[in-house]
Amino acid sequence: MPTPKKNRPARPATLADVGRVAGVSAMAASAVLNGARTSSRISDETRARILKAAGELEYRPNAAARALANRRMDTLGVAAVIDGAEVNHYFLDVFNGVLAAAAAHEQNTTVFSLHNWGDDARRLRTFCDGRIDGLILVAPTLPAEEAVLPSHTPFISIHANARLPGVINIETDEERGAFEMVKLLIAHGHRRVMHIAGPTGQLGPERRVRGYRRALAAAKLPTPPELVLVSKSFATEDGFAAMREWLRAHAGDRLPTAIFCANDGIAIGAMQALAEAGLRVPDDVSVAGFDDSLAARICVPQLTSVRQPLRAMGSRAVELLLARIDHKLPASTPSVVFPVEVVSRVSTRPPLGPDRLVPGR
Amino acid sequence: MPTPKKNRPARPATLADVGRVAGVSAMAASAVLNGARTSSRISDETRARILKAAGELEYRPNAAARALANRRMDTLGVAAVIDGAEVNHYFLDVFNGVLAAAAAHEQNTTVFSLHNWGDDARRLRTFCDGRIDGLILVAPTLPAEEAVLPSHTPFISIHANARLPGVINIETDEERGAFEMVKLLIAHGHRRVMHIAGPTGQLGPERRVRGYRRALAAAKLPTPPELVLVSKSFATEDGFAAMREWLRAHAGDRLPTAIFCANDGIAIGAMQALAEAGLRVPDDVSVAGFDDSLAARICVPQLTSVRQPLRAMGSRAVELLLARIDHKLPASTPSVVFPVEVVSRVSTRPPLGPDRLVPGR
DNA sequence: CTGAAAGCGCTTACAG
DNA sequence: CTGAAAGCGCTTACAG
Repeated sequence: MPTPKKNRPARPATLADVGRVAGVSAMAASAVLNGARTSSRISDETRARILKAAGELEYRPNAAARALANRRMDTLGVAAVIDGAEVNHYFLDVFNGVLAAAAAHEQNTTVFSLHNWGDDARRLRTFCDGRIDGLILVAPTLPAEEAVLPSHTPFISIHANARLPGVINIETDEERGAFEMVKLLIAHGHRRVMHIAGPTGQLGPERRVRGYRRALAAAKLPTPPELVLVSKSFATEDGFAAMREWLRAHAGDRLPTAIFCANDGIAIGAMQALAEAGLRVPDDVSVAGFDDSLAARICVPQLTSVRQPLRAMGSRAVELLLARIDHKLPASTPSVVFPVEVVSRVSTRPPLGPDRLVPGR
Repeated sequence: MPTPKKNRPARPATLADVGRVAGVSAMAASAVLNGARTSSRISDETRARILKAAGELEYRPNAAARALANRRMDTLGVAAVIDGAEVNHYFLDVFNGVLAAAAAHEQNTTVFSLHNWGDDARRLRTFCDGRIDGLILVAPTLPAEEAVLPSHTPFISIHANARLPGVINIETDEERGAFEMVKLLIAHGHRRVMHIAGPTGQLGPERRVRGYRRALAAAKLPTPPELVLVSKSFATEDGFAAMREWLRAHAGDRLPTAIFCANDGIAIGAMQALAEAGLRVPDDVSVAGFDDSLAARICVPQLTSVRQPLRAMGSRAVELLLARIDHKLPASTPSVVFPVEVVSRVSTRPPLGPDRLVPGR
């Protein structure tokens, strides 16, 4: 009796199976089905037989066996904090760039999610145990004693908050972004410009403060100390808290006419605190953010912000990491700096009339 | 001359290396270092020697070799559209749940990013080639002819937009969420409630419309056809476009007092269109969304929405997928339905005074 | 143009 | 309690 389906094995077909059905060796099947390079060695007739057999047997390469033989997982890791509210947009943009480039190079991407860099730095090491060929660190804030990373794994960082020895960092010209933003506000006619800075001790926030100060100095404007606040984190809640507290403490004082915030999250928090105090953006105060995250476009009013090419940075990280894995990169390759760009939206405008006062209670 | 560092090999240490240094077999080293189960067979003294040798040699298991021997990659795949603006928040919540559960089970998570389900369905199949043990489909909208998925890979779907044979679907009671939301608006005193529906032909949007209609019917309120709009997609732009067009077409007509939108993105778009027309939320119109995404909390005013336990759903997907991989799940396991919950914020309030009219030009 | 052999580094029975 | 052998499915020299 004919049993056409019966010879389909319970386990997935291997190259040996394909070879057997096609009447050739497993090696020939390998050349045709998996090895692009050597496949030219096989005659067209044989190749056709092999392809046919593979189709019938539903052959699929075994990724593990291939990885073992090639000493290469074809898998890149991405380590990031992705459960914090404010990192989300940032991460997704970067991640989309990583995924696109990884797919273009036929690499898998596996994600290692940290709760925070301080506590999870050690866990990170266990991730470098051979399941990935290299690792991209997204906005790492590694404690100094963990900065020396496992030498057997190639790393690339994006927006690292401290230097990591031997790791190429992909960053942006944040100081310039802040400078251009504040310069624009000044060009609009603003003279009292507040800055709500990000958490202290990190490279990014510090660069943004520097750009802010430099722009004021360039316009020969003073920087009153009471106009520089610090938010505890990049989260909306903390921006809200910083702004609200300042408004309480300065009831009756002159309001700034513009507020430049260290990121969009803080800016949105500040807008919420201003709304609570009965102040309107941009009529009473202009507000600007940084990152041009999705949040900047969905908040009402839409937020003027500083765009960073996050997606392109994610893709570049993949390119550099692959080059490093293949030892095509000199050990001392310098950092890569991407440009930034001010994006104007409705949350900023030239000041209206005379300076306003902070509403009292 | 003493050369303590010299015997460190260029290639990573293997179990055989560890065994050699410790004076035992590779198998004993395997039992101690990798196999939790069988490790009890080794004496404490030997175990200590092996551990010491592994430390000195910086032994790390080779993931590929282990996967090959175990016939198991210990890797789960996640397939989703993640470059569309509006899926981002939704995806990240689900993904965080997936990552947490995967980490708890010591599984890696690799992401397969689709541009859209229609075009990439075939590419999806190549992803099921042995590099993953199973795949989670996030909000799939597979064309009917692709609904039959490769039989060698176990699947779980979340919020599937059409039935997939043999795939357990994790979903929420969307109809009830819509019903409860509209019921709440009615309880606030709203009588003219608009609905901006999501894209047609998908399960989710249809369920939300049904809940809306059922709530109106339950309150014996009519559903004027002109109060049900359809947004082309879940994106903010399309919500904006739908609302704006309606406002233009209905200048001078009575405004609804509340608008229930099929998701937060559409709701935010609607709020932007209302703002453009000089209408204020919630004083002139209440607006409610669905999903309770991060966007709902960062938009101004913060959005009343329907929360779905996305994170928990992501975790559950991992649990079910692992059970299916281990053949611990009967083939005909039914869908899993999670509850939803209305979250009230400032974008909704009881109507103020008499009905307003749509501003003319 | 094609094949037989060895090896990637691990684990799982099977012996002792 | 411990070890020698075989095998997971692929690829890479090396022969013919």
